[in-house]
Amino acid sequence: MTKQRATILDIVRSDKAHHTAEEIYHIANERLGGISLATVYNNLHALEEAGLIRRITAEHFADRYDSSFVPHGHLICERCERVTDFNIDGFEALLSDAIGNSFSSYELKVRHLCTKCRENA
Amino acid sequence: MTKQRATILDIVRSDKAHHTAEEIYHIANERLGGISLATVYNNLHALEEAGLIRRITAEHFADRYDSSFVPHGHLICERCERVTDFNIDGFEALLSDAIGNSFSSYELKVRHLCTKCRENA
DNA sequence: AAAATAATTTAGAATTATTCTAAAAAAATT
DNA sequence: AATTTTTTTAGAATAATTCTAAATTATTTT
Repeated sequence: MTKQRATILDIVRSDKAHHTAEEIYHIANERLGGISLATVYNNLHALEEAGLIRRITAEHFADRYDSSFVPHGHLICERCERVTDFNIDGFEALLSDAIGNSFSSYELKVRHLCTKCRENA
Repeated sequence: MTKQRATILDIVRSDKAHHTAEEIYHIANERLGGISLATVYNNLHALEEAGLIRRITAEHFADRYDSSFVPHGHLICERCERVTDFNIDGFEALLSDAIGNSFSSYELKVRHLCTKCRENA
């Protein structure tokens, strides 16, 4: 675990904003006083492979990263693209009813207008 | 509505397999005896904008297209990447309970092993 | 702790998927 | 049928990501 890798993991862990690779690069670059973009990608992959972070992918939306493995959904603001986590009790039971127990994981994204954007609308 | 556009729409509509842009290009190319890849992208966008098709995006997965606007989830096979539709009764009610009624759309993808891949496992 | 081995980082080139450009062709309108 | 608008096309351009191979850093062995 190099300082680059530790920094990247920390950035993903410490921020609920779910950054893009590019944003993580900028933050890491500042914190470390220099890092290669390739290193950021390397480590995002390494950390993903190691099961320490997860990727968030959605339609027309740059991939972001999340460090929580507690099952949850993502709310995506249609205006500012801010991502927030949400809990959906009973979802897995519902899913089992629909397709049985043979699934291994799920991705759930919901589009909305976040509070900030609703106020400024 | 040109024959290129009609062909692309037909490919997306007539096939449950949810093709990628590249696959659609190959199929359209055969059917029409020549088409430009740029035209395929142009039309996938135009059709998406027009609300005639939807895009399916997931982690580590090339975008695919779907012509159904009946709300439903997508099952993605972890081995062969085959995509199948599924219904999940009561999901929207559950979602409303969790986050209220302010959402506009959702994407739901579930990873599993499809029947074929389970047999060949 | 020094030497040897393995893993990581880096800059920049390469790749992939997609978008842009500007001219040609086709379709729609007058 | 002529004019205007839209679409198609090939190829160039772009953006995001991955690859490469040398340099650096970390880890293991001695």
